[in-house]
Order: sequence, then C-alpha cells, then structure tokens
Amino acid sequence: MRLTTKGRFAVTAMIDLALRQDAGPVTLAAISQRQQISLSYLEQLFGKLRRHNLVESTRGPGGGYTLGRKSTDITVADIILSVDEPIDATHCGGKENCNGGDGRCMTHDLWASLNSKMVEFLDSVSLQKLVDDQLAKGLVVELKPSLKRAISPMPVSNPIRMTGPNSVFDLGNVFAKS
Amino acid sequence: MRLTTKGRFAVTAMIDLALRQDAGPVTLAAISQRQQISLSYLEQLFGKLRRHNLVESTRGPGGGYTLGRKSTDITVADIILSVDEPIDATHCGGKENCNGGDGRCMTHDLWASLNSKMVEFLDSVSLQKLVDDQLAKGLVVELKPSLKRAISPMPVSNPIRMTGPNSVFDLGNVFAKS
DNA sequence: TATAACCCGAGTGATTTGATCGGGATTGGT
DNA sequence: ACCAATCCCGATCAAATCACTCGGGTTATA
Repeated sequence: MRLTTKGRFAVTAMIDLALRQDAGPVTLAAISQRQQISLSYLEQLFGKLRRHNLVESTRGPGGGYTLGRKSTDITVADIILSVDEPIDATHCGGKENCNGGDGRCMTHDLWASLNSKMVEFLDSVSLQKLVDDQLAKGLVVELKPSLKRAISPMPVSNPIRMTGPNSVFDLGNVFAKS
Repeated sequence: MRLTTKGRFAVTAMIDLALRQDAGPVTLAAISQRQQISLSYLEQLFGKLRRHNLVESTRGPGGGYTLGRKSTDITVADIILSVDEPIDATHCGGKENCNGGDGRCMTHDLWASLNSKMVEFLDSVSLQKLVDDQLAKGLVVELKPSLKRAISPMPVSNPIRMTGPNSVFDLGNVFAKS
C-alpha cells in the first residue's frame, strides 16, 4: 500500500462529498473550489472511485456524485486502495527466485504482513468517523442549492462565475525550487 | 507521512541487520546481496538512518553497521520517518488562503489527525516484533554467505561459528548483478 | 438546441525512485 | 608503509510517478 498525497486528495474529496450529498449530487466543480483540487485531477480520482463503487455518478445538469454506499460502510482503506492501485511492491514480484537459493526472500512475507496490518488499521476508520470529526471541530456545511434534482427545486439567481473552464487561480509556482 | 517502497527497503534492511548484528557489524554489501537492494541505494538509506541514530557505523575492514539502540526500542515509524523525510503534504502549507470562498480548508486538521493515528500505529510495531515474526516463519539466519547452489557446498553443520566479524571468505561474485 | 455535468485519454513539467559512478576517509591486517 | 575493506559523499541519470492540463466526447435537463 502506498500512502501519498494522491490518497489524501481522495479522502479529502470524499469527506467533502459525504458532508454535502444530502442536498443532492455534488459536482466536482464545487469540490474543486472548496478543496482547491484541480477539476481534471478530481475527475481522474472519481473515475477510479466510481469503478470501485465507492461513488455513483449522475450525468447531465444537476448531476454530480453521491456516495455509493453509506458513509459508515466506506473506510479510508477503501478510498486509498481505489486511487492508489496496488503495485506489486514486493520488488520480487510473484517470483520465487528473488534470492537465488539460500535464505528466502523475506521481503515478501514481511511486507505482506505489515501491509495487512496497515490496511486493517485504515479499514477501521470509516468515512463517517472522519465526517464526525470535522463536524465536531465546528465545521459548518453550507448547502448551496444550485440546480437541485433530488431535493426541493429552488431558483438560483447569482451563480458564481469562474474565470475560465477550470480555473484554479493560476497557482503558478512562483518559487523556482527549493 | 508517506509510505512508499523506499520505506519498505529501509524496513527490510533494518530487519536483515537486526537478525545478524549479533555476530558483529553487518556490511551493506551483505545486505545488498541478501535483500537484492543496490549497494549505493543502501548507502543513501543508511546515511539517513545513521543521522537519525537508528544505526551506528564502524569503518574499516570488519566494519559495518549495528543497531543504534535495542531493537525493541526501534519502531517502524522511526525507520520510515528517517528515510521518508516528512514533506509538508497538507497542500495548503501554512497558508490560510486555502478556502475558496465558502468552505474552509479542512485538509489540514483532517490529515493531521489521520496522520497522527498512522504514526501512532506504526510506532506500536517494534523492529524486534518484525524480527520475531520472521523467525516464527521459519527463517533461518545464516551468518555466512552461501549464495550459490551447486558449487563447493561447504559442509557446515554448525552455521553459527564465527567469533569474529562477518568474514567474507570467498563470496563468489558469480552473482554480480543482472 | 443549449447547457451542465460526467467521461476519457493523451500529454506535460516537476519530483521521486532506484541506480551508477567516481571519488574520498577511516581502519585492520600484513 | 602499504593494501584492501568498508563507510561516506556528491553528482548524475533513466524511469516512474505525481499533479495537472487539454481537448475533446457523452448524457441528460430544460
């Protein structure tokens, strides 16, 4: 199991979704704005999440994403394993010849067991738990009704215009490097 | 915290070291052969491990590495954090401008707490625990390099026989590399 | 039809990974 | 005094991955 910022983005986005899906499908554009993750990147992540049935999509205007099952039944491990497809990282693949003959390649069993413990742990943390943590910290969810397909229709008069197709405010790294 | 193959290599190498350091300093060359990790890469990793006082080095012939403290006092978190220096991965750094308007940047607190749980878990697994796991799986520690298979099978009935440092008698480098 | 949203794959610059090389510095054995 | 083993260090490098962009599509609503 890899644990990188990629998985973090996915977890963050899923929390955002879980917090707001009661008002109907949540668009990636909205998540992109709130969490400052680029729209196209979110599309890639949610493509994987959808293929793993963690989210469901609704196309067309008023569409967006909803959770594929209850947030209590989605774990952090589910999310991370969905976007960080497991590479066979034992470095010796499925091969047995990883050590020529004497001692066996212990990398395999070793990391497999450590890995399973990690997964076991991350599997014990549900998405709902993380949502509760956020709410307990005083986070206020503003449910912005925009098009509303599943809930009460309400006219929206002043939509937020973005400066471009998927503007993420430039973010151009002014810092050359470190 | 990142969890990549880099940390895996470090953990694997540390287990190898812990398994064999009773016979004196263990050379990186030996670890390299056993675990199939390139020597120079090991040098990079052990440079960091040494700077974090997880290992101690002995230079000169007969030298090598030993654990910096008891294996019960070294945790997986120690190892991983040593080689995978923590990047500030919250993606919003110390900045406050991460809120795109309505929502707040929850990435920070969220991942910080999840991260601390991860560290807490990995901190609960000691190197000694991993060593015990390996031994329980029937791994036999040969304190001599016996790589090849057919050539000159030294009739050693008692593999634990070295009072001195890891003698490197003939180490036939048939196994140079691929 | 116009538009909002998901869908998809190709491409891109920056960073990381894992390795190689070329040198040092330190020490034990002869 | 030499030599060889071993740690030490830095530069460099190909390949992979990351985070993202672009340019189109498809689907569904109005």
